Amino acid sequence: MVTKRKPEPAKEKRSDSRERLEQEILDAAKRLFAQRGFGGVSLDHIAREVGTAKQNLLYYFSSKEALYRRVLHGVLDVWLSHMAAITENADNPELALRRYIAGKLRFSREHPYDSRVYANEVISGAPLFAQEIRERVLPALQADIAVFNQWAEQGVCRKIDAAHLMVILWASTQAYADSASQICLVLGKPEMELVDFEAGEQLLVDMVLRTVLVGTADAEGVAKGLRTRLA
Amino acid sequence: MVTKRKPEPAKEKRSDSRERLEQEILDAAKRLFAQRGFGGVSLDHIAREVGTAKQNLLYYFSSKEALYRRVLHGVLDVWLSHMAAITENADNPELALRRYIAGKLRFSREHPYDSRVYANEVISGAPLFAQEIRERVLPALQADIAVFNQWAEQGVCRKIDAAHLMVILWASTQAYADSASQICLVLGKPEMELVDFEAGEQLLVDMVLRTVLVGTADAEGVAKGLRTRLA
DNA sequence: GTCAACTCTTACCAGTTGGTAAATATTTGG
DNA sequence: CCAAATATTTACCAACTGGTAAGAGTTGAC
Repeated sequence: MVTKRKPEPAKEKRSDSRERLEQEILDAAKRLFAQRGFGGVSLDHIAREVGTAKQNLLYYFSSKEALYRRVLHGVLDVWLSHMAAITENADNPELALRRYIAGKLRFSREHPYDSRVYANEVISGAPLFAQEIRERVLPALQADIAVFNQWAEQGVCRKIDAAHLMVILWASTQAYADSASQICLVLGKPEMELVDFEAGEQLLVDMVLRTVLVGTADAEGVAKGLRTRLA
Repeated sequence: MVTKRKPEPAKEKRSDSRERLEQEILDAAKRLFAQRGFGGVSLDHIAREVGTAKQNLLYYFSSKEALYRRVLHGVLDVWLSHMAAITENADNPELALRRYIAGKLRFSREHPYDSRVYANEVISGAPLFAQEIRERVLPALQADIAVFNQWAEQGVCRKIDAAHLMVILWASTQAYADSASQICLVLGKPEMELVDFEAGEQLLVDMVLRTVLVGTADAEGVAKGLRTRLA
């Protein structure tokens, strides 16, 4: 009769309904954490969103912090899956950069809540997630930076500060999710549309390629609009 | 004997001590709101930081929301004062952009908490401050965008999408405050230093000038490092 | 069916939340 | 010095916080 407090271990025979509700909780929690941050959301708030009782959340997740960690973990999963473009196309700088920027902007468009949860965590100094960022995000990032330096050595791209380029790339692409409310004000429309993401992508790609690609010929090629070869 | 609930109206004879404590409260509140967002901070928390009681905060500020609004208002004041560079140097695009980027990065370096409070508000959709952003930030921004379009018409700069350029500029410069914790991880140091801001500035200026300035001659000039003429 | 495991609800709990009311202490102007 | 204005503290409050304990309902395998 000792009620098991942690249902997670029984990984092999989870019922579908459990998985479904668990996912519903995670989704609702993600939306709310994205908007108000960890401290600004109560379990009761999340539970009502899902249509159950707060105590039931604590049956699925052992604590508020555990729930938040699961949300963050899922966010990182999705996010990292959009981040491989550079190392995957290490033989073609232009294609790699185009795909990278496109991928990150697609993430911002398709997963705005994920982006905001991550942004909230970073703004507050990543108190709960510095470890995981160090273990999962940093290696991916450093791999990208290594590719840049390799390009520079091979002479196929200019010797730019790859770390700061990544900062600018991240910040710009994330802004299309995190600062959506403000971008809407600037663009004078109630919601962003695909065309706005595309305009941002075009400009950002233009800026990056002009800066990174070596030689005037390439840079001018970019400027004159060889923008049709991207998959 | 009717105790006045709102002490603010008596603007002409506020004692110094009052003003000092009021400012201390605002500063502490700013730091905490920056880190944890509106919902993540309690009045008690702020009060303890200042060394007084929660009830005394409510003597100075009529409610938590009123305090938060005052903080946000102050943030906008400081921020807008760093944003005039483009319209002030409308006759010299390169100088204008250099100064603008330098100014925004200086703001990020000198006022990281202000930046984060603003970022938190924007991420959560600016529920309390959309109005003020519309009235104070937007005009400044649109003035900058107008200057860009004017440059393009005069042929002194390329016809870029000025609104999206501003998004990228904002996002990149703000990141040096808001995402400091992550940038530190990337750079492998516990805190950012002046030299890191300068490296970011150099790259961002490089990218923007390459993209915005018209003609190969100018762009190459930038690339070859005419970076010494900035005040 | 039945029995056990799983899911959900009811009933709590102590501590905290933003906020009010009133008494008290402190400063200030005359 | 005294009274009025200003500043701070003490004493509350109802609502809500994250979390626990235990019972009740539901399900699936045999």
